[in-house]
Amino acid sequence: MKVLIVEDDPLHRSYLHEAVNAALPECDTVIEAENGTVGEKLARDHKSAHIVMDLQMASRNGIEAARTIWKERPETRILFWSNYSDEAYVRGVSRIVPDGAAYGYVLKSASDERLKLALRSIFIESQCVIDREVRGLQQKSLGQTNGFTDSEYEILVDIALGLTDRAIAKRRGLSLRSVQNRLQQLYDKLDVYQTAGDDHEDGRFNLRARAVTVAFLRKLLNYSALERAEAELQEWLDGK
Amino acid sequence: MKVLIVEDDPLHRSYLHEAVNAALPECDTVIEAENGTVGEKLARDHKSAHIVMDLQMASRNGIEAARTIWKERPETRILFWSNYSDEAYVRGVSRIVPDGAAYGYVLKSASDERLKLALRSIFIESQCVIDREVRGLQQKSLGQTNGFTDSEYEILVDIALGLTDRAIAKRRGLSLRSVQNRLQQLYDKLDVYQTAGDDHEDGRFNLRARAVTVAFLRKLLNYSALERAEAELQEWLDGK
DNA sequence: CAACAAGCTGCGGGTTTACGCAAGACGGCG
DNA sequence: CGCCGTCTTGCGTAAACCCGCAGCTTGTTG
Repeated sequence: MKVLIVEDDPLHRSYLHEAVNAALPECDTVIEAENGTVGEKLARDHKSAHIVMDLQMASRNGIEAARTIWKERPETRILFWSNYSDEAYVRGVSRIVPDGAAYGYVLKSASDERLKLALRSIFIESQCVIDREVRGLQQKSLGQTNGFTDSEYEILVDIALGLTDRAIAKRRGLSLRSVQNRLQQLYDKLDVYQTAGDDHEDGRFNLRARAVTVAFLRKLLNYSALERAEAELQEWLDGK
Repeated sequence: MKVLIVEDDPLHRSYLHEAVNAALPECDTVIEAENGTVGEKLARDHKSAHIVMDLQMASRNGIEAARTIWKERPETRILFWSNYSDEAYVRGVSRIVPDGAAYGYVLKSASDERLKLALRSIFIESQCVIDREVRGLQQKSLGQTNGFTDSEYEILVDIALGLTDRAIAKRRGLSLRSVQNRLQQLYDKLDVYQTAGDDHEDGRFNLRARAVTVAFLRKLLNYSALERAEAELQEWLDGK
């Protein structure tokens, strides 16, 4: 059995290496990659079926890498090991995991025990292991209660990218008015409004910009999500 | 000699601990804090004059902590040890360092040697040590060439927060038109424009939102900067 | 099948933005 | 002092945005 580790930070990498050795005596080879690009390549070359992957990496982040890896070999088992449980990451991951694939999401703050357990569960037992904290987000986001639907999230990303209503309409195949409707829903859910309640104009917000900021502060968006969205946008722009 | 380490990640923390021991034999006590809040407290209690500090921490980030520490004891020597060299961090740090204080900024990707050297230079020789990569940013940002002036940066933050032109005018004591002027400067420098060059409307951007995104992608802004700005805004709003 | 909720769309109008034009205000310099 | 560049401000306009009102198309349910 071989395990591939994809992780930026040398300290974390060697920690993972040890953890894998300790948790999986049946593992005879451990390979290391220090960023997503190398990770993809090694996964391909070695046909790795067991991967531990960091999410936040400089060169090519974990979500991107995982997507292409899963595209080529959907039965690959991947354990995401991340510092954060931003909703943006969670959403990003659950959008790319293939049906029935075994995967895991464990926070770096988890104990050694927890990590080892997750390693065994996923790689040996083919079970999904999702950190409790992450799980909470996932359900809130999928169950519509208080969560954001895909269309709401989509339009959030679009205004975050700085598109006009018209451009969004064209991109998503909607009318102008529909775009604005969705925006309204979004503002509503994010609880942004003009603060115009007072007698004279006071601390007014530009709803569009404010929505993006609030989403950021709530970790609904983060750098990595923006980066991906921007790449998709460019792709779309090129394809006219 | 005492050294205080303020760092989120247990692995990095113990690595730092060792590095300090190795680099500074004259150091007899090493104290550790796992977030900014605790860091501030320990700095106060121990009157620490030598601190190594991570920037990105969950509870209270390094910049906030450093600011209050320096406010109470400006001669404190602080070495910032960070994963990133985002312009937002660099700008944030250089805005709070007191005149003539010895401080340092070293990236986590630097070699052991470099880190040890920086520790000695700052704590023993009272010299500033700024990572070359960071240095580059700093100069570009302070020297006006291609960099952003304070007023440009300020208005960038304001629209990122989602304020309207009017609100910005009030907050900064300017006329509406002046705010819009500065916005124009900003758009210019960020190189955002309507893409209206074509015959019919195509990939139009909402300049205001686009500017924020571009700034994010260029690391001119990041989560921590937003968080701080938001806190300041709330403060201002409360003070009417 | 009728009834209903949810989403799409057009119309219309009040606000906010983006930005050209031009008239002061201020500081440095020969 | 007079010239000049930078910054501020007002006026005015076209476009974009926010959003209420109302007619339509759907999928769902009793």
